[in-house]
This record gives sequence, C-alpha cells and structure tokens, in this order.
Amino acid sequence: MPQQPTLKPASVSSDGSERILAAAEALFAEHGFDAVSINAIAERAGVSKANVFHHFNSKNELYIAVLRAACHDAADHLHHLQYDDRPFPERLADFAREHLKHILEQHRVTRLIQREMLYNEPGRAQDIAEKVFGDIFQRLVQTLRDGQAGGELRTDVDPAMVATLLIGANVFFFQARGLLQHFPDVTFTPDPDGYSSMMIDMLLNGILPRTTAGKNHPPPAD
Amino acid sequence: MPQQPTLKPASVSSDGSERILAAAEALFAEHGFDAVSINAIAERAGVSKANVFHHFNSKNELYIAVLRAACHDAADHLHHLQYDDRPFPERLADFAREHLKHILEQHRVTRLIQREMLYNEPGRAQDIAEKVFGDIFQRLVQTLRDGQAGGELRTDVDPAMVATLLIGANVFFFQARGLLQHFPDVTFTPDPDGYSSMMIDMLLNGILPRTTAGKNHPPPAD
DNA sequence: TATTTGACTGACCGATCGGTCAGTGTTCTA
DNA sequence: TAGAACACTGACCGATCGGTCAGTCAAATA
Repeated sequence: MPQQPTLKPASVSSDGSERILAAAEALFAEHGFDAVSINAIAERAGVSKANVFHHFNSKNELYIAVLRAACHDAADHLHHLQYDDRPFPERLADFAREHLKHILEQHRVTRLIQREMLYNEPGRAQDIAEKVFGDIFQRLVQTLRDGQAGGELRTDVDPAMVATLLIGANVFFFQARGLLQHFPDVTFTPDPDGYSSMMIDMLLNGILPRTTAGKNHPPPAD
Repeated sequence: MPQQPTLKPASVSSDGSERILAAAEALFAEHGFDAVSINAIAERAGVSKANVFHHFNSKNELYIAVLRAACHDAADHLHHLQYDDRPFPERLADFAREHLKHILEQHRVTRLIQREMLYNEPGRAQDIAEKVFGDIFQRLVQTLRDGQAGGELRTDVDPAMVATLLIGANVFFFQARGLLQHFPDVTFTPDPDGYSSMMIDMLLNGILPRTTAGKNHPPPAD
C-alpha cells in the first residue's frame, strides 16, 4: 500500500505519480506518443527518469494510464450535464453548445482521443477512448429517440446519424479551426457559440428555402 | 541535372527517389512522422539508408516532399470533378458523395492531412495541407453561393458554414468509422453512399417534422 | 579513352532512446 | 529498535536514432 502523505503540508497535488501523469498528459496531447521521451516527462514533472519507471512499468503503460485518467475526468464532466423537459430544439442546442464547450476546454483529452482514432495500432488502447466517446454518443441518441417519441423530431431519420452529424460537426470545428480561420469566407472560428447556433439551425430546419412562407425559421426580428 | 533512364526497360516506376517517396508516404500516413525511421523507409523502398539522404537532405525534407506530392495528386483528382447545371440538391449530393469517395480512396493523403491538422508544430508544412483543403472548400462555397443566387438555397445561411458542415461530416465519417462501427445504434458505417444520402437529406430538409403535409421530403414510396 | 557526374552503398558517428540496477533516505510497522 | 516497504536517484546498458563520409560503379560527356 503506497504511503499516504497525510503529514505533508498543503502540497496535496505534488504527489510524485500525479505530477508525472500531469506532465505526461500535457506532452502526449501536444506532441504524440512517439515524439515524447521519458526524459522530457521526468524533467517536466521534476523527478528523475528512473522514478517514472518506478511508478509505471513502461512508457506504454504510462500512456494508457494517462488516457484512462483523462477519459475518466471527461466522463465525470459529461455526467454533470443534465437536461430537463424543455423543448426538444432547445435541449439539442444546449447539448451541442455544451459539448463543443467541453471539447474546447478539455482540449488535451480531445487531442489524445483524436490521436487514438488516427493511430489504430493494435497495442494501443482505443477501447478506452471508445468508452468516453460511446457514452456521450449513446446519451445523445437517447435524447433524439425521446424527441422522436414526442413527435418533436422526424421519425424517418436515423438518430445515430443525427448524433454523428452533430458530434462530427463539433469535433471537426475543434480540429480544423486552425486551418479554417485562414480562409477568407470563414468568419465563425472565434465564436464557438455562434457556430453551435448556426449548426443547430441548419440541422433543425435544413438549408432549403421555405416555400411555405417561412414559418419554421423565423426571421431575426428577435 | 539528374540522368534520365530513357534506356531502361519498362521499369519506369522503379526510379529510386520515386520508390523512396512511395515508401515514405505509406509509412508516414500509417504511423506518423516520429514513429517512422529512415531505415524502415529505405528497407521498404529497397535501397540503402544513405541513399535516402542522397535524394533528400533530411528526414523533414523528405516528409515535406511526401506531403507536397500527395497533395498535388489529390488536387489533380479533385479537378476532374466538374458539375454542370443540374438541380442544386443533386449537385450538392454528388459533391458530398464524390468527396467522401475521394477521401476514402485516397486514405493515405487524408491521414497525412489529418496528422498535419493535429500537429500544428511550426516547423511542419500545414500550408501545403491548407492549399488542398482550401481548394475544395472554396469550390464548395462557390457552388453554394450559386445556389443562393438561383434561389435554390436559403439566403440567410452562411455558405462557409454549410461547407464546413458538409466537409466535416465526411472527414468525421472517415476518422470515426472505426469507432462508430462498434456502437450498436450505428448501421451506416459500411455504406458511404448511404451515409452521404442521409447526410444530404438532413442538411437540405432538416430534422424537424414537416407540419405542412411533408411536401419537402417525400415518403419512401420510390 | 579520360573525365565527370550522379546513383548508390557499407561503415561509421554522436546523441538519444526505453529501460535496468544498485543503492540512499524516509517512514510505517512488528 | 530492527527491518520491511516505499519513493527516489545517478550511473549505466544495448539498441536505435538521424545523419555523414569515403568510395564503388555505370553512364554520359569530352
């Protein structure tokens, strides 16, 4: 049983393995697995390289521990989001906005998961990323099914498809905003909430002109 | 001036530097820059390691050459797509379908570009990826502007936003299908064309129920 | 034929990689 | 108080990394 630093002063977060995990998370998220050396992690954590191997048996095991901890935190954050019985379009818009805010704030975890999706090497741990990903996905699908049951959503659309579109729009915003902001036509990159609003508006109402006097998307007369 | 193997038999593609480029493209796309060694590239290309440095001054220069060649090919492929004066929804659906087919077929280039978006390190060459990306993006935005001018598309939506949604949906399909296929709700992963159709249907018509007798999305009675 | 040029190679370099190990200091426990 | 348990370190290991270099060989040029 590892010793518990109960007598240590207020430096609760300065526990060795936690500092190593934090340093590793930052470096892995920024540069990727192969580009980060144990030396760099140890240096950033303020410990010796051998100490890293004292807490984690190998570099790969450390990486998996980082991914597990990061996904655990992300799942915690997501579970705080609870949606009541407000109208379906508002619920959906809130979900989109909160989800985008979440992946922007937790950009390290987001990058780690994106890397895991890009490298589908067998030795890695894409099952961990799959857990977090599947969690929010399933939650969104359920919300959409509720909307269909309540008549607030077309019944001839696939809820999983809608969920993929919504989450994909957010993930793509996260990963492409660095490129998109260089395009002259793109003006929404600095405003995630505006992006979410426009995205949800299109998803709800479509982009075809309303031949029936435009009742479905009221003009911006507040 | 490099000698031209005019007298060599039909082995036009067995030129040294081209074999190195091909091997490097495959390995970089699959494993990423840092995980690929010059030795591995040389071995796959069937040449010595020193020969790689004879054709390319450094590993980074080789990587950039790979990215440049890959993006050049991709741009060529894209330029073949020409859309005539068919109805706007069909044009859009074709664009989505062809674009998705393209990134699935050119999966190596797609992965290279996705990596370039993930690693935004200064020494890299995200400007090359930006060129290809911006090319198809601008082309799609122009198509959407034409649709707005012709009254076939809502004028109060941002064309750049629609383009982002459409391309993002395809890119996300590419990168997430490995994860998505493990979700029980998802049934569209093996069928890119079906994915495109559903995506375009939602983008055009929205997901809200049609209160006006459903004229905009006819029931599946053929 | 003599020279040059460029593709190509094996051997080698210093640096760094992931990982090991013997040992030190501290703290909890029998 | 003896010793087990633990966090931690400096020194070290073999392997591999990106990169260099002297030199071989074939073809083009003179």
